[in-house]
Amino acid sequence: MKVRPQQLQAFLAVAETRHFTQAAENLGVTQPSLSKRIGSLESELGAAVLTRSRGRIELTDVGHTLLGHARRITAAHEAARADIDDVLAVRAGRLRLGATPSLCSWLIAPLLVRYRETHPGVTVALTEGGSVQLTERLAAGDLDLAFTIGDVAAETGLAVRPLLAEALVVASAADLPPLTDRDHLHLAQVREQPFVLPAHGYDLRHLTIATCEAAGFTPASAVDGGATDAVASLVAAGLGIALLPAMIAADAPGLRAAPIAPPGASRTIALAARADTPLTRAADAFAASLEAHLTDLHAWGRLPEGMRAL
Amino acid sequence: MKVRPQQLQAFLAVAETRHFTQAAENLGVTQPSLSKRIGSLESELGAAVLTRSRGRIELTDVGHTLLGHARRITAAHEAARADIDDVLAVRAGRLRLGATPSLCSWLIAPLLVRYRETHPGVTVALTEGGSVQLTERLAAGDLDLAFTIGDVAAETGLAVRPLLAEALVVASAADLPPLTDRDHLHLAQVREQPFVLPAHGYDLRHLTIATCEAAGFTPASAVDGGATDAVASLVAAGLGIALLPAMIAADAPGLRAAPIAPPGASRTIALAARADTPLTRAADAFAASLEAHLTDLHAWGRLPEGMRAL
DNA sequence: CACTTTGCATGCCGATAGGTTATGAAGGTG
DNA sequence: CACCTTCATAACCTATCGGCATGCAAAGTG
Repeated sequence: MKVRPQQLQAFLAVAETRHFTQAAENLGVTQPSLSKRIGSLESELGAAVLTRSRGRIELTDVGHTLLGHARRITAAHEAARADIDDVLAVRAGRLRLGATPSLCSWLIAPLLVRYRETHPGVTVALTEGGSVQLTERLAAGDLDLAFTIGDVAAETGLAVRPLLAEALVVASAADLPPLTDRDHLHLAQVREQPFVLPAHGYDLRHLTIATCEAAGFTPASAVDGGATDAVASLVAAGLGIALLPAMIAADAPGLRAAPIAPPGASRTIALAARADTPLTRAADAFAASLEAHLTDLHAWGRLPEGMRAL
Repeated sequence: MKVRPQQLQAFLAVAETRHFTQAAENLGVTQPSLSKRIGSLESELGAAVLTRSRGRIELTDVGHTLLGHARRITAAHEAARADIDDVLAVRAGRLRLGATPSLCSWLIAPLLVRYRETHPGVTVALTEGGSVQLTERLAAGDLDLAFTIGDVAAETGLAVRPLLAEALVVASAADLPPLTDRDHLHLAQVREQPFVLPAHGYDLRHLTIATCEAAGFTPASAVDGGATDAVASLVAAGLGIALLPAMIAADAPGLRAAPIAPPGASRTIALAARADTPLTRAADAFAASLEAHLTDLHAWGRLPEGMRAL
């Protein structure tokens, strides 16, 4: 385990040309240098690999044995070089991305389209889950990047970059009378209304409670539990009202959305990564692609209703 | 093409243990040395392969890409080492042997049996042919060793080692009267007899003519041409007499063999190899085995009739 | 047959890589 | 807060490598 690539390279060059001087030229070194390379190779192997009978270079038995191995080894070196260069140029690699279900459709999908155009060699694995689960998997090293909701505790060793503030609206059933006749309402106006609360573990549950408490009351739960789209369905069925992200409320059928009076309420969409580990090239390129995408959206005024860049 | 095996070794050790100090111990070097190996590897690759966030060593994307290649390369190194060691110990290898047909049975066969017992890993390729053809193939590098008949011209760059002198006898048909009633005859006694001469290209033809001329006459040919066993058949049929090696005359049916009076005549069996190229280990071991075999034959008095060690 | 040419090996020197010891910085621990 | 662990860095030494000049042996040449 001391045979250097240059020694194998020298051996292969001589084995091919059967000529020291010529092989040295091909390698761009002087002939004595190449002689020494071969010499050191042979002393390390403990046997001659070439016969230098004047004017006739031949491989010894050991040389023949070495030849195939030397070819394989140098080929493996070159393959390694090529693969690494691909990774460095983000022509290859792996991106393990996490996102909450509510972000996958409108934000993630176009982002991935854009990303794959510029980096087609990267294989992308997308994991959906709640913010807590995502940050755990991030910290465990199962993910490279994750889109999270809310201000993730930075103490877990994560670097969190806020991206967007998405307005929360008060959702109610479309076939019931509006909660207000104004174009927005104060939360205090709905303090007596029964709420449909998302299940434990959903970011939106904590956000709803925290927002209401900031407005001076604790929301009464008509129904407690359910995923985000279940909450939307229950509200549409008239079982209660709920605070929902503007994008979700706009998409769900049978809902009426009432903006909250200034300063309003919002949830924060952020990009998280491990703080102690540098990003992979693929992840770094994705983050760059994301920045560019958001900048484009902002510049062209294409940010969805209720969305604000940070 | 500058990545040294030691660097890959260091990388693999750290990748396995996730621990510099421990990996350094496993490799039997100090920790700073291993750090420098990794450092130089990374600077040559142009990218980090490990993340050293205090107390947590991880592979980077480049590191993951390198890992498989590094394993393959080091495995290839070890395989090369093992193969070469096999060749050096003559546990593996190739032996390309040439011999004249007349030698294959009684000399070559037991030799190969003995050789394969001690060196079962060596693959032996046996080529039969005339001395001229064998020496040509030897000089061309198609053979490692060849058993030849007669004094092969040493000018062709061959090293020839005489092994045995095989007596020539005068062969005649068994159903004809003996050429002499003595237990041996002088060649001059058969100067008027018609000879069966082997074809051009056979060593025996030149040997016959030279031997007769040394006795003062040129043999008259009754039949001119044919392989050695054809000559034996023709002589047995009574078409003429011939000079034949003692071993062949003894084996062929229907022949009467008359020894030649002292100093007699003989052909030389020799072992030839290229002079400018060292023997392969397999060939060297075969030559040693041959010497031992001949020594044994001589010591035990088992040399065939008419055979004399040189 | 002397002379030149060819082709690889060798000796010497400067640069560099690799090793060891000692030391420093950073994070965890009693 | 002193101390330990762990990796990086510095200083130093040696081995090695590459280049230049040269040597030596064999083959070609006049």
